[in-house]
Amino acid sequence: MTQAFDVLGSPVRRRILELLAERSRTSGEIVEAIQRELDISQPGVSQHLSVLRESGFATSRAEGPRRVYELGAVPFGEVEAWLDRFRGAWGERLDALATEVARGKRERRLQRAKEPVRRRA
Amino acid sequence: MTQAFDVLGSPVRRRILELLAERSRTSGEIVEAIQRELDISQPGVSQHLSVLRESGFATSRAEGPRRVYELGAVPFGEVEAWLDRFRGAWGERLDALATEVARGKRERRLQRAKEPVRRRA
DNA sequence: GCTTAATATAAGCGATAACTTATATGATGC
DNA sequence: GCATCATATAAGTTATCGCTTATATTAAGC
Repeated sequence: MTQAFDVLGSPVRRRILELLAERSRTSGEIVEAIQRELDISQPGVSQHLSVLRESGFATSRAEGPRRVYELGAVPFGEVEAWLDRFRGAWGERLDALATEVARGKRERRLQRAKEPVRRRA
Repeated sequence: MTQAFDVLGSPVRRRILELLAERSRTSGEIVEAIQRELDISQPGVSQHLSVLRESGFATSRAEGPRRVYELGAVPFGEVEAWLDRFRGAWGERLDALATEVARGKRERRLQRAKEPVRRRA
């Protein structure tokens, strides 16, 4: 569990996860995007991918000479589990407006399902 | 938001947040606990508290000569919001067993309230 | 089997974060 | 106002992390 947050501590890795949340991608596609956005070399990106693989945030399979990456669920579950104790704490002693904002957004997203293009944050 | 994950990247800070999730504590109480568990000096702990304050994960008020710390909700909400996009991704392309474990646990906790002792996994 | 393409690993280096010790600040009690 | 307790800040050092360049690995196509 400790691991999971260490992995999410890097903005580059978070960005890669965002890309993978949209769809699976090859190493090359990820390298291209990260290089464009954050100007990091191919080996630099590859090292981050390695961290994501080893921590379970991403899995990879060979497809010809390329490697296709996709999201792994387990560590996200661990993060959720850790956050659980704070959800309790909010209810007890905070009005937790920020939480409700976040949860409201989640609920809403489930309800729409098909909407026009999503802008990046 | 980037900030929030940087803050959670430290195991010491995560431990402090766990302590604060149980109840509000004075700086001294936190120092004592962290010193015992992780062998870190008073200034070391104080610096972590400073990070938690500045990021909004904790707030502090003076109470006589001591400072009482308690949890702040906002950054947790930001973390939730970021995680939202991955909840969607799980539904789309993963069976997400780990997620369901985590969510199931949360739901179940709300429903039981009084049950025999639960064994740890 | 050699070349090329796609990706990963190795080695080294610089920045940053997380400690330490020493000291300042600020409230309390006499 | 001075001593004391509780906490924070300052300054300096070390370890870790995230990058870079260089090179190894693996698959495909000819």
